[in-house]
Amino acid sequence: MLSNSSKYAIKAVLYLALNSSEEKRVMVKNISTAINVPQAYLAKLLQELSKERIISSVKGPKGGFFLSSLNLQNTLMDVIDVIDGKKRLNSCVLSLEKCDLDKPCPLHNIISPVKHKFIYNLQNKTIKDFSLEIKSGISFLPL
Amino acid sequence: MLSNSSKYAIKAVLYLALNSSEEKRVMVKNISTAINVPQAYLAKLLQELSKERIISSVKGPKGGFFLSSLNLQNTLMDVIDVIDGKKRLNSCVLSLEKCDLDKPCPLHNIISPVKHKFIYNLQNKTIKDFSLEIKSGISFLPL
DNA sequence: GTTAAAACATGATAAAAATCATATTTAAGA
DNA sequence: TCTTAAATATGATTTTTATCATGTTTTAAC
Ligand code: FES
Ligand code: FES
Repeated sequence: MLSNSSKYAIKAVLYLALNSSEEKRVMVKNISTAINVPQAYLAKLLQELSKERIISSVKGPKGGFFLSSLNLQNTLMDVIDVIDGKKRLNSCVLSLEKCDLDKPCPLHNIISPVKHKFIYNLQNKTIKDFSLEIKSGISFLPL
Repeated sequence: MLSNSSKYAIKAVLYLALNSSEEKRVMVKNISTAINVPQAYLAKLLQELSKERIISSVKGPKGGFFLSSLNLQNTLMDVIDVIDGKKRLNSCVLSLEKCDLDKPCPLHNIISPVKHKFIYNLQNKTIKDFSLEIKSGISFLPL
């Protein structure tokens, strides 16, 4: 469903949503210990996200990563798209060429409606939305 | 979500549900070309399923694999359990230790209800049920 | 300007998953 | 009984994914 990389990226982005701002940048080292993922690996992921403008960064001393208010309007699907590409989440559970209503695979009917709901939320809830849920205690950012 | 191996196994089992019987055994070679998966790889998977009595087999000439009427009462979850183990499908989308209602990860609320419905069907619809759907044209066995 | 702290870029290694290969056992049929 | 066709068992190889390592660039502070 989601690659390990995407999971890491999502955790990191949500961590930034809660703990960073234009003025308060946070560096990989701190993110990686906070969300418990290998630093060098995470660095690579964050760089990809930064290049695609999903997150923001500044180099040098006092530098680090952060989410601009614009970044907060992105969705987790944007994150996933950058890390995993578009096809992974949209492909058929049985890896058919195309998940197609005209010729659904045997599992299509029990997964498709359900999966669309998931995808819908991923591309309609903003990162800000998720961070608000965490702040209000509806969900929790994993250690 | 599902490993490649599970996908292959599911396709093979459903193929057997439609095309085999106690008297009409079918050999890996034929299954593998029909569902388009590497023969040697599939052989290994079928042997695991056979050992766990999810499918039936007889050795030697005129031998092959088939589904007994008892086998038809199994569910696809039984297949998945053998190939992927129990934990894979039940684990948290963000790979938390435990997918836990008390401390749900940020994605829990958008994936959990959805996933449970999927799992429910996997463990309550029999292989026979799926084969009937395919026979009646509701779904299609992938090439 | 020099230094140092950070991201950035690139490539090497390790681990896991998928795939392939080959020898052994079983049973049908001549 | 002998041959042959099938599953079974086991291990090797390849590919993908995850992880680690190291050098380069940018920028703040002195
Ligand atoms: S065709 Fe397989 S999930 Fe839609
Ligand atoms: S806690 Fe992550 S999916 Fe339930």
